[in-house]
Amino acid sequence: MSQGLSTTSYALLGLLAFDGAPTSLTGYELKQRADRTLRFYWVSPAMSQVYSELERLAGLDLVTASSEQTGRRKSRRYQITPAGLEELQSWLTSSTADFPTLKHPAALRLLMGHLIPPERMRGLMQDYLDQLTRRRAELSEVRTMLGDREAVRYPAMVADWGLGYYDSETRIVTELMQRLPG
Amino acid sequence: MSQGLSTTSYALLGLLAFDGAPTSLTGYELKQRADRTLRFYWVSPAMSQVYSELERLAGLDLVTASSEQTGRRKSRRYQITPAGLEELQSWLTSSTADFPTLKHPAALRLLMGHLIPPERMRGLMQDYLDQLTRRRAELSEVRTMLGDREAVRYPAMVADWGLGYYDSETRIVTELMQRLPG
DNA sequence: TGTAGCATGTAAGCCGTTACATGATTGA
DNA sequence: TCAATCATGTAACGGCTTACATGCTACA
Repeated sequence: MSQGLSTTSYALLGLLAFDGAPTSLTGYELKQRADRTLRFYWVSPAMSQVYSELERLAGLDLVTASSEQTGRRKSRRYQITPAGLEELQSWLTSSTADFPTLKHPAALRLLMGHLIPPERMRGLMQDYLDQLTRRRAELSEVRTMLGDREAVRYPAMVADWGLGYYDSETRIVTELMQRLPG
Repeated sequence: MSQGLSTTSYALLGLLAFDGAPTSLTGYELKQRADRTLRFYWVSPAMSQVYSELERLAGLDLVTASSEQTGRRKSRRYQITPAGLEELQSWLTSSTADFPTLKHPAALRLLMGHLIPPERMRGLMQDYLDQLTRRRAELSEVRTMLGDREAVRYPAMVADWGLGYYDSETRIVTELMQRLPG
């Protein structure tokens, strides 16, 4: 029922709800999971934010926190609660999803193309193509790890979405480069 | 030289540098211009942010502000300075563009597809397709306004980029929907 | 006469980042 | 023994949004 959660909170909650049998994760592990999934479609929250979000969720009883002491080292593990799962499901079904927000520095620069020499603009676009190649390789690795297991059907679909997006960007930018003057 | 500008500051500065002969715009007009261009690739800053950014830029002498008094009504017009143009150009050429940031609520929901019934998930994807259609129509209108005038060659390229992106999203999501169970 | 749009701001607050601080464990 | 990685936080701050306040102008 708690309305005041940010989308990133729900995203982290979702990562905790990933495994069939509820697993408990440390903030550190959760961050790693975010870097393999969320990063491509949402954000990669800073470690500090992961910890503070987890504590907030714990305060709302959407996750339980258990302090462990392995040897002399303390660590906290978090696990989604039934209430947390319910909250997450009701968010998924009740709320309407906003249109995606895109912050595209390369497109922004192209918009101001008239201010710099065309060769320079071509260089910027080439940089973006290179970045795309690297990103695609990273995501492709994730996709390979997922395979075609039924359990990760949805993550695999989202990964394919991302790969399709990167391919489309590559195609579009390549075409645009041919329209640059000079 | 001033390093401390945000990308949004540069974006607004860029909008002020759009016309061949430096025009002066009010905050209100600048916001409208942003809604026709920046919105699709960067952000649509809130009015309050537009005003505060403009004042900051004025403080750095990157724009000049002139107060006008039409009748009993005061309004401020802003114009880019030579220093502002130089700063903008040096940002364009010297800085490396970050990889785009995508916040994609629909993809985030698909990631957690296993938590809700497939019909519900299909509904969410259909909602996104509808949003895409509307957005595409908006951008298409902008693109039509631009035509093929040499003066707006770059904005036209960016608009085509956006249209290509929306088309690619539509294609990808349509295919993904067929992979949903049930 | 009243409502929609034009126009300009201030204040509060959230989200998220960077920088900083601290310490344990693993392995080269 | 030193560096990398694991692990957990706090503090400060920036960017951006929402809510609020104000008043004019055009027009139905």
